[in-house]
Amino acid sequence: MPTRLTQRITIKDLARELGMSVATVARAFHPEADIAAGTRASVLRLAAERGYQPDALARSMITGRTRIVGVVVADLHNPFYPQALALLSPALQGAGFNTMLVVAEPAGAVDAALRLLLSYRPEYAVVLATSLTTEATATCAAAGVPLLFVNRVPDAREARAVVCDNRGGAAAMAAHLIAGGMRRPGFIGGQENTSTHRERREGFIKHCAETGMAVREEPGGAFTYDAGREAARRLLNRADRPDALFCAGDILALGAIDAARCDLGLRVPEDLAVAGFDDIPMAAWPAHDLTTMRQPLAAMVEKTLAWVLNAPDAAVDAGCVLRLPAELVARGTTRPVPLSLFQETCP
Amino acid sequence: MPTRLTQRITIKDLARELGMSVATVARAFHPEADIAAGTRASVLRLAAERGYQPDALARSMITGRTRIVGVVVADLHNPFYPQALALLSPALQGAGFNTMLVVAEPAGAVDAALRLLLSYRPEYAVVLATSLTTEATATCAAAGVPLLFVNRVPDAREARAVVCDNRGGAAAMAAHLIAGGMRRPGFIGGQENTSTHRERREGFIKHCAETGMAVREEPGGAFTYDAGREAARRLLNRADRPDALFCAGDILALGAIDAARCDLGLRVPEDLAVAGFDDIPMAAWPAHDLTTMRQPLAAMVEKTLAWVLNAPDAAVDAGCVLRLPAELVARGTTRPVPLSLFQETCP
DNA sequence: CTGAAAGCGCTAACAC
DNA sequence: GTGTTAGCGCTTTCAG
Repeated sequence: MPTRLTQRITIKDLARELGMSVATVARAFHPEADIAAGTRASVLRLAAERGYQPDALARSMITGRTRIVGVVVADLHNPFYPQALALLSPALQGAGFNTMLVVAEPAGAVDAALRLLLSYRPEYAVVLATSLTTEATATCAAAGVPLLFVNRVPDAREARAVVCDNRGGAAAMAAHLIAGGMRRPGFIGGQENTSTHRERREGFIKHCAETGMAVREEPGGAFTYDAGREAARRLLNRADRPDALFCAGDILALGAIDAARCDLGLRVPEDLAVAGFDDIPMAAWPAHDLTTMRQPLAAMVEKTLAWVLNAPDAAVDAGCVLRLPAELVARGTTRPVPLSLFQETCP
Repeated sequence: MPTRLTQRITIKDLARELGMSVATVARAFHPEADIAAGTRASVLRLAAERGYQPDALARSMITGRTRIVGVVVADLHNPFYPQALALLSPALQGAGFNTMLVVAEPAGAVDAALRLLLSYRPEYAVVLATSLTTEATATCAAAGVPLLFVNRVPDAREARAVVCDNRGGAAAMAAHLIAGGMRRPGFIGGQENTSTHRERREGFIKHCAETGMAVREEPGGAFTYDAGREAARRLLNRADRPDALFCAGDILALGAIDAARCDLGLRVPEDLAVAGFDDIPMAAWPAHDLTTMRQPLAAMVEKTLAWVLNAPDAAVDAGCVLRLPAELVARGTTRPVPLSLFQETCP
């Protein structure tokens, strides 16, 4: 059995067989190169026949363009991220870029994995995650790899990000809940060192405060179903139980609903309204039918791709955070009108 | 602003600054190389200081080892796959391999994406999907890249695969449903050109037949929530409605349950028992509390990693399909005992 | 339009 | 132990 790379057919083989120079053969693979149509045709024909394809590694070494985009994703267990990846990766592929994936797990291994990734000289790095150590950010910077955060506002001033309007979205949700008769707002948080957590929390609390309502808070600590369920259990057992709950993410909200219904025997939305953020697919399933703020995922991916495609000098105008609006999706876990009217209308 | 790769610090820079040859500097990065401890130390110190890291591309060209594993995943919308990826990718990272991801979407672009991937000379390719065109398989073979299928039995004889015992699992589920009083079994299928669909279907139907029961079938056509829901709607509206339903995947089963409950007003499991396959996280949520066959995901990933780590000559003993047993997880959508007893026991 | 030559950053014999 | 010499497979001047 031959060793792996050695045995592949190379440009030299083609050149020898065709009686041409390697340079000529190489030109056949570059649409803009000066080469006779007939020459190109015969090269391509033989290449197809032999299954030859230029070696991306060798090419990258010279051109300096690897056509690799590093994608760092933190939490594939939160359905939001697979959904994002399912859009982003094909989009990159369509543009001729390969996705080199780093799953930020276990936490301690992220930096090693990132270094490994960077040794392949990705042209860009996309962090698809609510959090990432600032150390990792520095690692990319040191390697000279432009970095884009998606769904996260970085701490560092120089970084770029595509996010949705978390504060505005949370405020809109507060308004929606208030319109539905909310008197005692509750909030369940996610992982606390994340911009999504902070901004959604602030937006919600601020809007409630402006309406004269204090928010009962309960930390979830992570964006997981279990965290939401446990936090809700704690929060709903308090004496001053909220009558409406905003959760920092859908996955938390789904857990919270189940806590309310299954663990505490509450009715949703009659006894407790619940709202989330993201609009993951499960939110739309009738079992939960969760009211949520939809993240503009398609637009976010589009912007990310645009950044990759024409950002030869993105570093120049760095420090820009692009905010896209979120969209309220009112479903069955919140009351469109105050409870008194609601109970008459929807028995 | 400098162009990307050109400006990086290279081994030459270090050599010049240290007054050594490049060979010596290079040796410092190879633990097994003959080099004085002091020399190595000063090289590594300067490297750390300058942020130097050997270029993986250049290294790969010579060694023939790219340390890249190509991972092709078909359907990130089915939560089973993110779950698998969340285990596999960190495992590869831990072993010093990078994951190059191809999302098989849109279908027409898969082959181009795969070619792009192969041009980076991955040492191995893992197909994490129920289906992939045989053309893609051939493409890998032509490129001399060893291929492993996970959760799919390939058509080609030469290929290797790690799967779970779909037939046995489906049969076990049939037995479980029969023990719960099933008289009129129903089956909802997934994407039909997949081994998971075929094997689960066969295992179920065969076991039912052996007990003298014919199975009411309804094609889903895909492994999605909507497909399950729609297929269930069709199936449950038939005159001869099943009293128990086995679905080729959890994601189908969740849709089927919602069809039964929300669209047709049936009780699960009293009027209709439902079972799935995979044990995705949502299956355990109380809203559905789905009985299912758990895929041995951790073991499957472990086997995959083992294949990558010591398969220098995997091609030699190819054609091997490794089957791991699935585990029955009995939850609330099936009856542990016949309905008559069940209704007494669990009012 | 085509060929010759140089070299990307690194490793791998082989000398010393 | 360390330096020298060849390349890996390809692109890219620069001649012709």
